[in-house]
Amino acid sequence: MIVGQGRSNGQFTPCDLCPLRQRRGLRAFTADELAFVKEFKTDELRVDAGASFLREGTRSEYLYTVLHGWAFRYKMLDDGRRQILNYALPADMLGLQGALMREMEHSVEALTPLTLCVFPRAKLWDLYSRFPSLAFDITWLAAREEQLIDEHLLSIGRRTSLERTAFLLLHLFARAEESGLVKDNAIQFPFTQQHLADTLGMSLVHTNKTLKRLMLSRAVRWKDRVFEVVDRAALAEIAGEDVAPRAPRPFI
Amino acid sequence: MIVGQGRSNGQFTPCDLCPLRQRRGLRAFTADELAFVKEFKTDELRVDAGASFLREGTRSEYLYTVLHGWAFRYKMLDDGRRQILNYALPADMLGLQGALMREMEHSVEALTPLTLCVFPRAKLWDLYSRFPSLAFDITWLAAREEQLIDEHLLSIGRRTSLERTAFLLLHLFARAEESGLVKDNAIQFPFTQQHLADTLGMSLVHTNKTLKRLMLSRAVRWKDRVFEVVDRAALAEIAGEDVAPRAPRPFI
DNA sequence: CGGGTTCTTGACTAGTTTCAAGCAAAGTGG
DNA sequence: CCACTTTGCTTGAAACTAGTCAAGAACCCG
Repeated sequence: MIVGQGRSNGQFTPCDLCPLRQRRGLRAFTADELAFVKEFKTDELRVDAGASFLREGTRSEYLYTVLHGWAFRYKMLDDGRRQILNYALPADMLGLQGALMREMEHSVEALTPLTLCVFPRAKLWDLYSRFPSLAFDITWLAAREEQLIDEHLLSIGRRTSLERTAFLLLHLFARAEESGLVKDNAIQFPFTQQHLADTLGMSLVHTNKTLKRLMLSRAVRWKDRVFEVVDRAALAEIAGEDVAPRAPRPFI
Repeated sequence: MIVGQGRSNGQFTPCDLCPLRQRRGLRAFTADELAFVKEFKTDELRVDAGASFLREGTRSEYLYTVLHGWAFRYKMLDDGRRQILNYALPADMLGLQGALMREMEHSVEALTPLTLCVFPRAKLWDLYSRFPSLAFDITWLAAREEQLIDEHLLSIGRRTSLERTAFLLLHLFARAEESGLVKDNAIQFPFTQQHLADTLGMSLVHTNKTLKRLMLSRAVRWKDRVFEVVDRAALAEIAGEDVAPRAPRPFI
């Protein structure tokens, strides 16, 4: 099966051996739920970094859960201006909007090589009628996505460029931490400064200068794609607030 | 029953006589669904303009649907900077996040005198297990809310102040139109310029000047609280794109 | 070892906020 | 019924923030 720019994975990770299940902070499935999800997942997809596998204006036949890698949701204006809306990490769901509404109103691009679990939208109704608990989880995930964008909107609308930059880095770091990607307060960051600029709603040059200013504070280091939080309290101070740890979350 | 700053309504509109049901563009209920929703709605609430009936940091025991009036969702920073996230009109649902997650991460304020249908979160599980179709609708509403914020984020992050202002006015006008509040391309607009500024992520002064510039184009008029779209094509031209008409939507 | 992408920097320009002040309309209370 | 207060709107000037342009350095990949 070929979907978008991705290709079906040689491997297929069975849901009962799902590596994400090991993670703390994820709600456990009952045996029935697990059996259903195993059948709900019809494929596994690999997408190259840089490829958009969901596109604004199209309707997707599939829902995805990130199994491995980073992706980002974005929208573009006609003249090429791009706004990155949010990032997706392992256990995050993508494409729900496209499954529910007429068509996608944003696109999604792989930031790193991506592995996705593929669920056909045709079976979504089955899920809702047979597993209200899973339906609840999906709604939960949609509500959480909304929360993240709300926070982002507050940042872009009302925080200064320095606060905003500090907050974004802290936010991304905290989410990476949840995903177990952080070791010794450091992490391999897949972003270019252009990604950050398009997320922060600032120009590339100004992002670069703001980042430099932030580095001067010695709260963080970012060199050669490795990002390190040296002094989290100081970073939170600059951002204006820390990112609260999250309660356990569902995933499908 | 007293909730927040509101008070229980003397009247209680029964769901089978719901005035919103008359509106085109809303999905019809089956008899079973209607019977359930009638029982799901336990109260009707009136809130004064200016009162926040849902607050960041609290957990709400209720879900609401707007029956009459305007409200807005917002977040604030410690020092008082405010970002308005989105507006709610009749048939929009509020408080879902608070019902699903630990606590609200935004507040909601009545922009005009508001009438709300009140649903206890305790019965939400009932809805999910007995009426998958309604569960689906709730997820749909959550996904649509996300879409609106995505668009808003694109605006604030990447549109110029003039485009952004034009787009917001067009967006609000289009939604008011869907709600049947527009007559002769004109409508009673409940916003102050401060509301618009806090929505657009701009200062009050700059909002005022941008608005003035927009009026100069003669595409819109806004005087004494009455907003009128004189030349929609011209307004859409300034905004960069028109707001597409929406497909029929569910509501509860 | 090229050639492309990403990062960095300075100089200049445009956009936005802040400050300050005045005005108009609406609401309040003696 | 009329001062008086409050709220919202408007405007100009000055200060600051952010964007654009341009060019060179650093890095990465085949």
